[in-house]
Amino acid sequence: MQSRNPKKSTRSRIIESAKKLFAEQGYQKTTVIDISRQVGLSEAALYEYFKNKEDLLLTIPDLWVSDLLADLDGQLFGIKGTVNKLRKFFWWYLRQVEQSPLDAKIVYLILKTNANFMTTEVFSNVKILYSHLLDIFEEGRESGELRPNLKPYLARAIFIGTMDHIITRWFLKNMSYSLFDNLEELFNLMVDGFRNPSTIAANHDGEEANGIKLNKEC
Amino acid sequence: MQSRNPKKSTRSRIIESAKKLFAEQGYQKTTVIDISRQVGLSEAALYEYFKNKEDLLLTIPDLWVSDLLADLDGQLFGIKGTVNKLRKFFWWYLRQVEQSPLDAKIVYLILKTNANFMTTEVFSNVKILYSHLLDIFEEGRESGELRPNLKPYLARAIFIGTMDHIITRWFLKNMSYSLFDNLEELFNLMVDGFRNPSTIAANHDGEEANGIKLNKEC
DNA sequence: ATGAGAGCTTAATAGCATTAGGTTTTAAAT
DNA sequence: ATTTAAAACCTAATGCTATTAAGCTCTCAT
Repeated sequence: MQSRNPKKSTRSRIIESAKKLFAEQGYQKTTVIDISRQVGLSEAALYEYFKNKEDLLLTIPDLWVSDLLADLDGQLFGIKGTVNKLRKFFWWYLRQVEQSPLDAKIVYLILKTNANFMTTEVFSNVKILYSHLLDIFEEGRESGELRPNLKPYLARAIFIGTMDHIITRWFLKNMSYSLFDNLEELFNLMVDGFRNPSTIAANHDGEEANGIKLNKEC
Repeated sequence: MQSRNPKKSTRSRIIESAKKLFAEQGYQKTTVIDISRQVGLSEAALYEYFKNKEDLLLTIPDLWVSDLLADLDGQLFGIKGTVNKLRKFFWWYLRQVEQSPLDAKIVYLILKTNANFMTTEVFSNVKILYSHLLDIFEEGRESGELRPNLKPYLARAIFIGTMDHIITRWFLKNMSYSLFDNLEELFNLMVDGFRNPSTIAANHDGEEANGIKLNKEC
């Protein structure tokens, strides 16, 4: 879309510069002078747009997580089957991380350790994001696709824990590989434990499992 | 000045005070003056014992993780069966976290996201800790207790991810419940996906296995 | 033209980590 | 007991950083 202003607003430019610097150097090591110089302003000017440095930090991933949330419903729409929904969620989320690595890095490596994180808008949006998973797990239990005794919040702990772990690891290894390497195998290994043993076929190539199929891998 | 406890070294007292303050208030919000006042020293005195504030921070969990490492071998000694070893690891580690919450909190909420974390002694010890899991998974694959196509590092990602997640969550909820609540169920849900389908009976703590029995042998 | 507000600026202020340079305490050697 | 040197500690800088004060300079609706 074409904006009336050929130039981006000052506020946007501050956010973009801060995002890069925070993601590259970390929050503490990035100074307000660093940011203002990169934007081409005096330090004091930043305080016209943000209450303080932390306010600037928190503003950055706020929009990102809001966008995620807005996108999620549409992504899951029309997908049938709990495992298929879980797969979609997994791939979709990792794709978002790979496409917005700066935002994601700030969320994963800076925000989560911030004492005020739990009082932010970001946090409550993340909670909503995660609550979708609870619904999916519950639905799968009721439909019989997942184990009848599966507790949704336990399955969610495994699901999110695994996702967070591979994302954090990816950042700590400087994003030197693709998040999608071996993802299919990882997903199946994780989700197979959730499946209803009455209907499961130990199926690791992504095909839909219909009926009972005993699989010997010898 | 006042007579101090001659038994504890000044260095130890600095570490103890800093540990409490860092865990309570976070790293950034704890000042060197805070620490030195709590110990009963001037700020400058701290620099006789530590290179700088970050050095002090990194020193704190170093001993803890070293102790963990020293304890682990003995804990796993004599345990037969891969799942039993995994269970022991799980319970042992969470117990250590519950018993040393200050150290663990510093590792989980401050250190792991620190840019320098990967260059620390703590990090290399954590890596050794995690490498034990790789061995356990590999052994389980070879013995046939786990799936023959299980990739140890994928199973480890799920295992550690899940552990880290419930620990982090516990800290963010101010340790207001026991880490061991529902732990048995969580463990089984996670590990069942790793088991070899040829030998598994979906058996959850006393629950009857479901109707379908998978194959015995090839 | 005017005056009010948006968008900046320079220059102060206060807090912090860290260091310089010195004094006191300790303990061993004389 | 005195000397001596290192260890342990102190007060007082230093320099960096976030934040604020106070004011300048355009723009533009009236």
